[in-house]
Amino acid sequence: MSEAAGAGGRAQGGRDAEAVSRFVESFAAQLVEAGMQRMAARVFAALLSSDSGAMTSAELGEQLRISPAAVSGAVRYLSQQHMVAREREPGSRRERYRVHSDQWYEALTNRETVLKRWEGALREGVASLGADTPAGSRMAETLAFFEFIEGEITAMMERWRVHREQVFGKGSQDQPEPVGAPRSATTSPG
Amino acid sequence: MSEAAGAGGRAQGGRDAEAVSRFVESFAAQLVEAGMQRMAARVFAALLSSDSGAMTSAELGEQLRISPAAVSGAVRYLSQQHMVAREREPGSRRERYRVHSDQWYEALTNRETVLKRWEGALREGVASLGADTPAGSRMAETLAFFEFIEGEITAMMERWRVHREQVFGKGSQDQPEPVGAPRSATTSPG
DNA sequence: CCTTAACTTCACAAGTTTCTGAACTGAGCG
DNA sequence: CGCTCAGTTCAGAAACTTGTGAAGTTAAGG
Repeated sequence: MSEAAGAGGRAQGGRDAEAVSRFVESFAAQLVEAGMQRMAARVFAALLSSDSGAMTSAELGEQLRISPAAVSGAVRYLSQQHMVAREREPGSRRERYRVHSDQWYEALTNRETVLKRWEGALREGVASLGADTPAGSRMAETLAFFEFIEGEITAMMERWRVHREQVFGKGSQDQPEPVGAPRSATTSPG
Repeated sequence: MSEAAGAGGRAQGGRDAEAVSRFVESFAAQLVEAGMQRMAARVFAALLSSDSGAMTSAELGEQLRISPAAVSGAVRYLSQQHMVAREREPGSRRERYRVHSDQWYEALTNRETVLKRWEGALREGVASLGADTPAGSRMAETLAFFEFIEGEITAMMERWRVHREQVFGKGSQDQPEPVGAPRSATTSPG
């Protein structure tokens, strides 16, 4: 095991398939625990651990050993959540799913949608129980908390962008993968 | 609806049971959507909407129409998450479950635990794929993002405490319910 | 010391979610 | 103009989660 934790993996594409799989499954498991659908979590983790940051449906299905239907469902969920973008390669029927590094940070913190709904429910609660009641005032405070958080998140993301640029020194570009370069061992066109 | 949105409920305890129930169910529904267990969400919402901020197992079971077993499970979950505190009234076998206003804000943002686990998984990923690979560097950036967020959350909660004190003008005390006052219509001791 | 009552735990049943196979739709290519 | 292949949708089977009933455990009170 002197290679790189690889007991034989390292396809010619340059990566240890076994190590990738280990990461994918363990990271996906954490995401699942946090409430994400299992297949969506696995697909997302796979994309995150791919060198180019993008994979086709077929590649995903093959790597994760799941049916095209499962890929389809997972991808639909992820793009609804704005965690992946779909691209169509011109001149090919295949579609690629990509993690836009930037985009998905935002998506992750855009649990704002969730916050908004909580706020709505709380507002109703305050209104119907009366702001003068102890329970009403507690809920009003909770509501204020969420409103506060919401504003904070926006500012926080702004600070992150600055911080990232300082540390990683990059703007909003992804890995600009050289088009046409063999990316995977299974590049078998036709 | 000149009272307080009360269309007839208002038990002698002072609250409109119907309005409370409406809030409990709708707020719980939002929490469930965000990933919380159904019963835990309902119990938490019930506590949040109670005037004293505390209820016994029996009260919870009665209001929510669920079995003692369900209450037990929900309460176990909530106290593991530090979202409620358990108190034992001296001289009674009954236990009370309370939302410490302060405490549960912290708990909610202490998804830090979750963050920590994500970070762990990412660190392994970076290590096994190699920080020099494109995928490794993407994961390293993601890791940095989480670490950044973690620090931010701490600071944010600090600002919230200040903000709350300014707006609501209170420290860390809860509703200091007068002990012995009739809290509910169903105060039937014995 | 024994009784009683509150809470917990366990096994089972019900309900829900979820993944697969198969048929369908639509776009590129001959 | 039609063929072919990539992706989607739908229905059903399987697996998992979750709430209930009943027995068990601990602690208050006579």
